[in-house]
Amino acid sequence: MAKEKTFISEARREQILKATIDVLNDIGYVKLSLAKIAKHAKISTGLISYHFADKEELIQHTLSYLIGAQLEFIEDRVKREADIYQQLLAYIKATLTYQYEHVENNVALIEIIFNARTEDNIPYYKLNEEEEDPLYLRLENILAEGQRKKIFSSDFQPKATAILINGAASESMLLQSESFDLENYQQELIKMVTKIVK
Amino acid sequence: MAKEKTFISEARREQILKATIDVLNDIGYVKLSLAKIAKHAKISTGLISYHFADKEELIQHTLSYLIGAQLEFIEDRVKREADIYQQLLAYIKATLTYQYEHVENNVALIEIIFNARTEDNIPYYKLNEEEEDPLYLRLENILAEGQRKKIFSSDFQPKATAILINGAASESMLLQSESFDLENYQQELIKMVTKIVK
DNA sequence: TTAAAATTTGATTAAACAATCAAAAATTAC
DNA sequence: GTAATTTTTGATTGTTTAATCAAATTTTAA
Repeated sequence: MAKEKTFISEARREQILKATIDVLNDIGYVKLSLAKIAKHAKISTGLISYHFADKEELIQHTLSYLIGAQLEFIEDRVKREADIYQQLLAYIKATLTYQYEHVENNVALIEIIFNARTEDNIPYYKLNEEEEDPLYLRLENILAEGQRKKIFSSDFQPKATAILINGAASESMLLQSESFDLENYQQELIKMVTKIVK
Repeated sequence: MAKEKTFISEARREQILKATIDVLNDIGYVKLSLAKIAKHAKISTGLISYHFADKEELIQHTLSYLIGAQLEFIEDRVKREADIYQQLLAYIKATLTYQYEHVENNVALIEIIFNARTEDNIPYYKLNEEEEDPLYLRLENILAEGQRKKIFSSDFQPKATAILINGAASESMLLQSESFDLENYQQELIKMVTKIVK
């Protein structure tokens, strides 16, 4: 059923998608409208409707793009490491670094996750993805493998620790200000996680 | 400048506020409207405008109420404990328990924090309250006092640890499903935090 | 009991919205 | 070069929105 898309169509779709991310950063999901996106992209409103079935589909594609970009960034850095403990550190560092280096992507991601809803009217933040979320699974696997190889202590549950690490990372993204020292927090977080897993 | 409010006025305002929380749970902030709140409360739309200057003020009051209720719940349970380590455990347990026992309040809180914006168009989730947020301060003080009294190790930063604990607690609230075992997570979280602070 | 004040209604207003569509413009294919 | 196809515009449609307001109702006070 996958429609063939022309080169122009793909380029336009990406342009609209990027404009959506920008507008989400500027005014947030609540005030987001096709008219505002069109104005930002300097195109007509009808053109968005031509390339995306509806607003829902546009948001859906933007969400997929944002999740994919974050996953790729983190996965790239984790797989460079052979040692399992280094993989854990790479995961933590990459998560924090991505949030810091791609603030616009992160803000857009938050705006969509906490606002957009599925067809059944369930908000994405309530959607219990923990079982499927590739990022969660990746972290859980690192922790479990570390235990299997006796590199990590057996005195923690990979799932609970994965929740803690991801929570501690997400929380810090909400605290970005001048007074917040990311470098220091990263060191401290690694110290704390090491106490848990070693 | 504090206007005297009559008994009727106070009761009506509370009714509207509670209806707002219900409607936020049902349809979320994005689709929230005065008409929907009025319908849910079985009153006319004009009555909401009579008791609240505008939608902004209604949301603002609902937010204050929700923050206050959570703070009171947690503070009540923490201050029952004399021992500082028990206070830390009480803080963690109370945070998780509140999220579980008052799901509607929590959902409404999330909906507002991640959607409503200040007059300067800054979303509340970006508002760096960490320095003022009474809950953050309470936790930080428990951790710092434990260090001062040599009950806790001196090998952690109260601020970083407070972020981790609050993050780990918030994250779990997003994962409430049948498969999520709150009791088990609470035990594990306490075990992990104990490794960090002891 | 009655008049003033407070409360409530529901219709109305003007603005913003997503989506549609006919017509124009640009691109592609032959 | 021209016809068919794809892309783009901008006006239009029918909703929904927050807020206002005159009129009706209820409560308060004396």
